[in-house]
Parts: sequence; structure tokens; C-alpha cells
Amino acid sequence: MGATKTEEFTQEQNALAVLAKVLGHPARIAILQYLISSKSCITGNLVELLPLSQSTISQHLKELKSVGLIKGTIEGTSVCYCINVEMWEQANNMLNQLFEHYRIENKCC
Amino acid sequence: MGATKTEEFTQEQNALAVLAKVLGHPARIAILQYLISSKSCITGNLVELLPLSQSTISQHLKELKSVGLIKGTIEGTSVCYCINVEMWEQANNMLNQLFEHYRIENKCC
DNA sequence: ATACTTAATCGTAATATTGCGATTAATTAA
DNA sequence: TTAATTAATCGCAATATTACGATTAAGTAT
Repeated sequence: MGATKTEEFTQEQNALAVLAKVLGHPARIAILQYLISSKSCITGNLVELLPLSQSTISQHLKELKSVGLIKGTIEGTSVCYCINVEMWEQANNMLNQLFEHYRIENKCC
Repeated sequence: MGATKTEEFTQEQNALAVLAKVLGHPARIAILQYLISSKSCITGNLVELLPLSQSTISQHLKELKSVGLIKGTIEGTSVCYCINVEMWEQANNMLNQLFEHYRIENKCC
């Protein structure tokens, strides 16, 4: 025990949870915000921006990449990261779907 | 080490991360979906619905309550849980704010 | 009062996450 | 080739999360 019982839930539930989990760290939020605000893509300037070590930041980037929210292209000796538009919109849709399903009429308590 | 360096990030980043983290488990997604779909509020029918023990479900409810997404009112010997509209909308707004800030013109790579 | 329900909490074990330094791999510059 | 830069990965320690059974607390019924 200690591990999430993934098999017991629907694909949709798991997909949403995995997405949300990746968003569930301030460093990853900060990385996304930076990628959103910077017109040009960036690489290791995150190391200067964030109060974390290079290896830790690399791990966070890996997690963001794992759900497809960002993508990185090798550019010489460095890597250019940016938002992956397709997944970005899909993530937005998935979350909206959860939130929009609630209508005020449902009130109780 | 092992703990998130919360102090080093902005309130906004932490708030979003905390919210997303709570959404980052399929059981909690399932609970929210159930609360959304059921016109009436529920209590321990979650135990029948979910493949988890009573104590585990109680913990998940506690986490959802901790960020204010749901609220529970004692009703005799059981507890009636439901979506907390105010926080529900705030959560939706917070997430939308993150996603909407991205405009396609920003493309690169 | 005693038994019964219902849900929270406690204690514990298993697993996951966070973070870092050190190392590695790959490209660029000399 | 050798040195320098950049980012990924490895190994490890600290902490957090997930899950469960057992217990507790609080209300209902008998």
C-alpha cells in the first residue's frame, strides 16, 4: 500500500488526476508561467529564475514533458522548451469539462 | 529535503499548486464527479461507490475540504457533503487564468 | 443504559515525491 | 584532441502520500 489504485478508476479520472498532479507543484507552475510569458523559448535560464538546483529543475521539466504540456527541442548545446499547444488546449478542456458540469441548481446542504 | 520549498514561490503559484495537487488523485476526481452529478448530497455511499476503505475515503474528503472545494454538514448520524460553490468557481477561475494567458502567437521551436 | 450506526482519527506500512550533489553524455570552442 | 558548456541521469536522504485496520466519538434506536 501507499500506491494509488489506478486500475480501479476510469481512464478519464486517471487522466485528469495525472494532469492535475503535474500541475500540483509551485515550481512547475512557475515554469509554465515563464514559458507562457516569454515570447521566445528558453533553456537553462530557469536555473537563474528558480530557487532550485539544475538537477531538480530538470526533473520538473521531465514531469511536465511526461504529460505533454511542454516540449523541448535540442538547439546546439542547449534545449529550447515551450508549451505544447495541442496538449495545452486538451488540458484546458479536460479541466473545464470537470468544472462546467456543475450548475448552481444542484445546490443542497 | 523531500519537502516542497513553498516559501520560495509566490502566493499565487502556491495556491494554484495546492489546488491542483488536491485534484491530482483519481479517487478525489471521482468524488467530485459524483457530487456534481448527484442532485442530492451524499455521505458514506462513497464507500459503496469507490474501491477504497472507509478510512481512506474519509482522508480524501478531508483533503477536498482542506482546500474548500467541498463542505460537509452533519445530518443526524451521517454527514452530507456537497460542492462549495464559492471555492468551486474560484478554482475554475484560477485554472482558467493560467490557461488563458497563453496565446497561440507565442509559438516557437 | 445498551447496542447500533456513521464518520473521523490514530498508528503503521508501503510507495512516491522532492531535492541535491556527483556523474554522464553530447555539443561547441580552443 | 582537449577544455568548456549544457542538460539528463544516478544515487541517496528527507519528507509526503496512499491505504488499511483498529479505535474513538457522537448521535440513534431499543
